[in-house]
Amino acid sequence: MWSNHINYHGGMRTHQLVLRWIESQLSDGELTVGGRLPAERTLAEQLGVSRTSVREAIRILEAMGVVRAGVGSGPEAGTVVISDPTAALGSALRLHVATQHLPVADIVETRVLLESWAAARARADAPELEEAATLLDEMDAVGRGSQQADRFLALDVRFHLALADAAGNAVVSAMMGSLRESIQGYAGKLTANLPDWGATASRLQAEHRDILAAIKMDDGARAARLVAAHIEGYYREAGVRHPATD
Amino acid sequence: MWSNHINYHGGMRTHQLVLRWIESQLSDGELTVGGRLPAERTLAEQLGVSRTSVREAIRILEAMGVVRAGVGSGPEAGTVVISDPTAALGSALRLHVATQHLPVADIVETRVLLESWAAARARADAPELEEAATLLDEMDAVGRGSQQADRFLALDVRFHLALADAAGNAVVSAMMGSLRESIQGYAGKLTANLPDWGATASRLQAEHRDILAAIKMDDGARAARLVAAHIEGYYREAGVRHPATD
DNA sequence: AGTCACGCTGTGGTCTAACCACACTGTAAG
DNA sequence: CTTACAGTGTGGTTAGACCACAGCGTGACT
Repeated sequence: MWSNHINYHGGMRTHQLVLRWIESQLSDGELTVGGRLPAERTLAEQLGVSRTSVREAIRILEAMGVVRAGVGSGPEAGTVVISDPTAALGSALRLHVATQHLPVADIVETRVLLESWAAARARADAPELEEAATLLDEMDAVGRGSQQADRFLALDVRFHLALADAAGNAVVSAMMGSLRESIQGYAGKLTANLPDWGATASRLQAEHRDILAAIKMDDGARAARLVAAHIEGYYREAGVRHPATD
Repeated sequence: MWSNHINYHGGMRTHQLVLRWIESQLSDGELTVGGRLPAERTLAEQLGVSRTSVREAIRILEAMGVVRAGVGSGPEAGTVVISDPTAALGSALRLHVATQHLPVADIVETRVLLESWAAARARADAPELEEAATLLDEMDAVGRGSQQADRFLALDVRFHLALADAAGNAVVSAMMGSLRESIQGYAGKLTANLPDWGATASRLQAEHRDILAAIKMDDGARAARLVAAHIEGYYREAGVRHPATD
């Protein structure tokens, strides 16, 4: 006797069937960024599965940064295809850091690796560098009190991401962003270890300007060196602990 | 009047509440790799949410490579905590490649970057190098017919992963694996473009041995150069399109 | 006493049907 | 012409039911 269910997916779970269908629609270009998935109830009927299974698939895609679900009606509503690889990689890394199977030190090391490469690779005339310069000015405008550290760090993230974008590799940019996101809470807490946040912030700013200048002068090797020293210096000063010592 | 629901999550969707709870359990060490989550029904009751919401959260964690769900009873059953960052990053990258917002050329470039670094960083006495050597012997044993290309490539993946592991950075290893996984189907199809698979395979093997020898002689710089040439050479021969030409 | 069969139990997997909040849309009242 | 409001379609959530699966215990039979 076969399965008493009408639908048999060959051992594949139902939501995976939905996932595969959506992924094929993406590959075939039937679904593109900005496009909208059929409504959950419609899709369920089309594929002959329950709405529950459709929803599980959509949840996964949402976690992967591939779709965004919005209630109501209008342009913001429905399940629309986006492309936010950073979100996906970021939460994945964060979760695995939580399981303590991805040491923070390894993340920092990888960040240095990717970011040095990006600095060396960035084109001197990349438009992202203008944005980076603007961000530096904004960071100067932020107060130097430890209360403003979070605000400074938020701008700092955007500055470093702008540099990564200037290298023109979407994968490296996404990975950079995700690394940064995965240890964001960690980095925030580190400021408490600093003896004088104001002094550190000023030093970081000076280094930022050196890095930007090196890139604009097309001295990629120097930019890479400076970036590596910049990142490693910060974590050393703030005292990264290896998780094994907890 | 507030919400007529008893439970109010502050705008947070219910499954995110569950996710946050599980993540905090992981961070606090209450849940560790190998441990098991409470049964779905139990967890639902404990957190005061429906089983559906619990399941949506678990689906996400499963997609992230943080848990594995198994039916039945016994040691293989239940939802157990694992740690497979590669799976998460891999499917995320694959999906975004499907949306055509992550050019394959960028993935290859990133792979070269990470893999050169790993080759330069690998310790000459790393135990993973022994496994790598064994894999090379197995690859020699594989026939050179184009039918065996998939088998050869499967071993090739493991060889490159072994090299990455020898560098001792879990994040880089995971990213490497995920990059390779995300374009696995792509790489397989590329073999059809090659004029003579047997000749290419033999050349790849020669390069593999050169790389391994360089690492064992602690000549990291040379190993990095060889790895970069090895990867770029293969994709050039098989004909990857540069994204800028699209 | 030993062995085998079978039902019990607890697990995740799936489905149905209902209700909610939300945001736009059209229409009717002013 | 403007405004108020019911209608409609979206995702969000829940309760309850049933399924297949795998191990475990108990009973019957040898």
